[in-house]
Amino acid sequence: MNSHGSDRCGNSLYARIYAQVRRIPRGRVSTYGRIARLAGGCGARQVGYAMAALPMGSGVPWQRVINYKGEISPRKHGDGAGSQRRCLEVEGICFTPQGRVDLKRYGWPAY
DNA sequence: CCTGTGACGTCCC
DNA sequence: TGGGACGCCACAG
Repeated sequence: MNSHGSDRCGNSLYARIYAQVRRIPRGRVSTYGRIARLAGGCGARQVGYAMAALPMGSGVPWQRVINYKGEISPRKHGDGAGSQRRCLEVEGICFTPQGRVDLKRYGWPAY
């Protein structure tokens, strides 16, 4: 459709990533790579970049997206890792003493 | 137009 | 078993 190829399938890659993030049910978490794959196999970094570009109040549960280690990736600018962990705990997600989440238990989709 | 960077992931040692 | 290095794709300047 689009000769330019600026977007994939007519939708912005970001919109597709956000759509996948919205699909994450409350009390569950997903990884960047997982979302990237579901979004079309793009690089996991693009998911992180999309999250970074995600404006607050967008309605996207970005906090449910963590890295494959089950740990909240340290961001370059601004704080939020602490807030992110806090929000996940509010949703009913338990963190390990190491500050990690058990993807085997909270990972979505289920392994 | 080209370069740098980034909320990551996987391979190799 | 853990740590280090490379690769990935997209966006901004």
